[in-house]
Amino acid sequence: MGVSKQQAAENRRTILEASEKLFREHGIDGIGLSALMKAAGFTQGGFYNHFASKEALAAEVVATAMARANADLKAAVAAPLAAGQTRLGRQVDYYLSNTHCSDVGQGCAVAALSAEVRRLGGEAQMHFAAGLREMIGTLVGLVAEQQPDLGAEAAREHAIAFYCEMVGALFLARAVAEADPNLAEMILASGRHALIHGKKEGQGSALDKLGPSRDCVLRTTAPDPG
Amino acid sequence: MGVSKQQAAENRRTILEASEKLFREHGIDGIGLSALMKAAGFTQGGFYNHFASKEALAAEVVATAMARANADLKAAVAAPLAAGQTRLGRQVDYYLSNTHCSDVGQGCAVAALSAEVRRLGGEAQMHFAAGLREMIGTLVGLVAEQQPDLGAEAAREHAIAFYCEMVGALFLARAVAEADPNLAEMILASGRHALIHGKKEGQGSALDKLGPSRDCVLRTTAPDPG
DNA sequence: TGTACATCAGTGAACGCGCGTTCACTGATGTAC
DNA sequence: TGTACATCAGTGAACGCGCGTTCACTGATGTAC
Repeated sequence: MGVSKQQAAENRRTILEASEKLFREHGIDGIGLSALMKAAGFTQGGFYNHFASKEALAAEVVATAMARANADLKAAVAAPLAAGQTRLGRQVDYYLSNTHCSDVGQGCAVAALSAEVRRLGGEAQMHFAAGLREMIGTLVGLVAEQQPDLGAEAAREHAIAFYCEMVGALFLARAVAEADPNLAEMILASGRHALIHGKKEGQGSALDKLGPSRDCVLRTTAPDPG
Repeated sequence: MGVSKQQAAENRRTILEASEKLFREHGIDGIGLSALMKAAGFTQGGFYNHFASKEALAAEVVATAMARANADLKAAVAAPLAAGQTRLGRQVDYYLSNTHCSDVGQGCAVAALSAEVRRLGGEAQMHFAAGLREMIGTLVGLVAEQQPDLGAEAAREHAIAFYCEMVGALFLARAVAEADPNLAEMILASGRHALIHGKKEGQGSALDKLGPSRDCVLRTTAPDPG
């Protein structure tokens, strides 16, 4: 229809954003190009003016999602702390919140895309791995800041374990959120409790002021199907 | 072709097993019924003699996979301990091993299927949630056995956090295993170290005898694409 | 126990459908003169 | 600055293909008598 270069670039960005959201929600195999283009406000045929293939789109989605995730994390880390907060504690509180759990379309790119990445091409996998390294690097900085007595290697291990715990809890909570919301909530609460109050004793009492995790009883049977 | 009832039941089991493996590897959307039946040694048309739909198959795959995972876990837990082992420590060692990391087709059903489950129907989701509850229950028992001073609620939280850490580490390691094996190895090692040597100080020194995690240096850039 | 027949797990072709991709075409943008 | 033309992001129909599912058919199994 005749469109300026600036408009075309903007449209491209629109397609990327719509694709990221739908890839997160439905999986990459779970959504078609026609639906992606429609969600972005275009017709199917125009796709190949912007991307060489669906796989190329997926790779670029992974790259931009990881880049933004890293930028967001750095911005969040830089924000001023409220009284009694630590940077890691605040991060846990956000990451293992119900809000974050129920919004796969936005939120952590690692949790949303790590399942997809394994089946994508090398380019996507490398963008993902590089993004994850960067994210871990930022967390290492936080751990080192909070526990200055730790050696570099120990800080790295702490940061990675910390992140795995968050991702794992979010992932499992999301997997059962629909069928068993009580279990989901219990997983989130256990993660918050373990990461904030728990294991890293050296972190001190400041984190304790974030409040106890909610009381959750482990039911031994699943809720009624109905 | 005329087949005994016993043979038919066996064939059904074969289809289930082949489907589980291929669902784990390619995702449920990533593999077609034709390929599933072929892998099981049959032609496409016979599928509907055994299952009402692909979704019904998926639900049954989730149910049987979780059931077996729980049976396997209980069997592993019951096995006699070698000198210096703890039950939880042995479990970590297996779970965060390179062997387990590189074999998505077998191994932990939770790590392999949790990403799929969110997009499946309610039946599959409930089987998954119930299976996960059972698994957590077993782990609560191990935690309580190892740290008898812990209250019931604290044991539950420890067990859940413990499991999330294992799943998260396995998941992320698998996501980067191909593009960045060093990072994958580092994630596994950090998980092993954190879960065995780390946070739960009360566990004592027996676990320390499982050996140090491998030395891994966090590279700040991704390896060369070539 | 033998015979006649119903059952039903298997085959393989076919169904409609949506997929990823290609294509001819449109017309405003952007450029050359 | 004005005119002529190339560019290229957009449209929408079409391509072949594999998907999930259906179907008519086969023939050994299992049952009724």
